[in-house]
Amino acid sequence: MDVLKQMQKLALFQGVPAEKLKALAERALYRTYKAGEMFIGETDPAHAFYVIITGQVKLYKSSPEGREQTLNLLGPGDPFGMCTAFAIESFPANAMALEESGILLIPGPVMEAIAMKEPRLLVNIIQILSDRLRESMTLIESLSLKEIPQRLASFLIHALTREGGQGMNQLELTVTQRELAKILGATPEALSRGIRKMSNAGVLAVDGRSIRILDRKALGELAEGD
Amino acid sequence: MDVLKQMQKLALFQGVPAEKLKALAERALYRTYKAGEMFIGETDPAHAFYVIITGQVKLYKSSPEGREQTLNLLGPGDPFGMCTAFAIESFPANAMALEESGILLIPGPVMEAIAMKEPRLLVNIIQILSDRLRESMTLIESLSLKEIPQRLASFLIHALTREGGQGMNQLELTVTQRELAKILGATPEALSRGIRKMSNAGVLAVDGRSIRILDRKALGELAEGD
DNA sequence: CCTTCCCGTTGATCCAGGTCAATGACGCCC
DNA sequence: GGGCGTCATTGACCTGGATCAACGGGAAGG
Repeated sequence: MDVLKQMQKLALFQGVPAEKLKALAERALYRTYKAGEMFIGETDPAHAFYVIITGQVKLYKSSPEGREQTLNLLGPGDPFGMCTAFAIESFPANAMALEESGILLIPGPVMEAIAMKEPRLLVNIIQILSDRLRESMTLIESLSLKEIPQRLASFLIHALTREGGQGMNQLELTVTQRELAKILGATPEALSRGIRKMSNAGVLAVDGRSIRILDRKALGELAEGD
Repeated sequence: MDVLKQMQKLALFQGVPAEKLKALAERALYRTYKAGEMFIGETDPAHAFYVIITGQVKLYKSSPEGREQTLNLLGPGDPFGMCTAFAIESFPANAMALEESGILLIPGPVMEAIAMKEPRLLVNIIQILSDRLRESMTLIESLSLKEIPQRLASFLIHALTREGGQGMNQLELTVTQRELAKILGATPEALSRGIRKMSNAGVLAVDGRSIRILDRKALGELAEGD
């Protein structure tokens, strides 16, 4: 496990000189988490910077009655815990590994000390935070202004464009439909019905985790909430 | 209107040497917007950094049917448009002045050039973004997991602690109930009914824009969603 | 091979809250 | 002072989706 090699590949560290990375790598800790394992509760201090190397992690909030809302689905290369490293005292959500995952832990103060001398790293962080903020706004919009089929449609559009550019019309989910429901802010039942409605309308066809888009235009119109 | 004086007071510019601020101030533009005036649509490029000097601004999303969700309510000293200055192409929301407002505009490239040489400014931005991200997460949690009275309760708790610390049990809204409804992700009717329910329960008393908390403990329990 | 989960699906029921419509109370401008 | 637009409120109604319960199927583990 060559930590340094891994770090060099990440968008987070693009443009950061190798010796700075080395300083970080020396003080970083690599750990693996089993599927279903939680790293941080909402109240833990957790002054560290986490970077996912392998696997999949979700950030989520849960209600006292046990309902859950996924805030973010993170994969290899995605960092989190930026907030706590620089600013906020306690982590604002829960984090759970969805599969066996390898995570790099960089102590907050270490990260901060090095970043202060390396503006490029700070800018990278700003870009990532901006992106997250934009995603959050999209989620808020979905939850507040869209119904479930529309949310699914815009989720799919995003996933498609992120994955395979334009021509793509096939998609393999990285999570179960249950988890997808939590991302969309719905129950599994409601999602299932939404899917059914859309496949009846000839927009898409779902088989387990694989989704085929049959009518991309209709999907786009749904996503815009028309 | 001494722009430089104003800038020195802002959290955004704390710790930034005066000569850098001066360089920014020289290339900044001060403009006023009338109540109800929109600055940026979701699709405009708007590569600028905005800082509110006076007045009140909301960031929001709207649906084709005309429903609106307020993402952020911003007041004097609050910056926005961070995303576009560094990262994202188009602004991810709409912005509208709720009252007559004076805004400082710093062109994106200017801001970027100076920030690159001034890590402290970058760190300030990171802190503000982290904070916004945390607020967004709270809003997502509210929309997805809480009902309206609970949302109102947690909004009030936040507002109270932000305003007057602990002892405070009186609160003057800066916006109409209509606008508050858009912040909470509800209709004015639903909010009105929520308020009524809570005042029947003896938790608070509302008169126009002024709210008096009668049972802080009950309010806290509501906010936690118990 | 049989059991045991968990996942997706479907049906029945219920309710929070959105929508529509009407009313009264202010504040504003002519 | 009298119209007028906006705001808050209330009632009646409707619906999206949550909840509860039941069932089939595939994967994992005995």
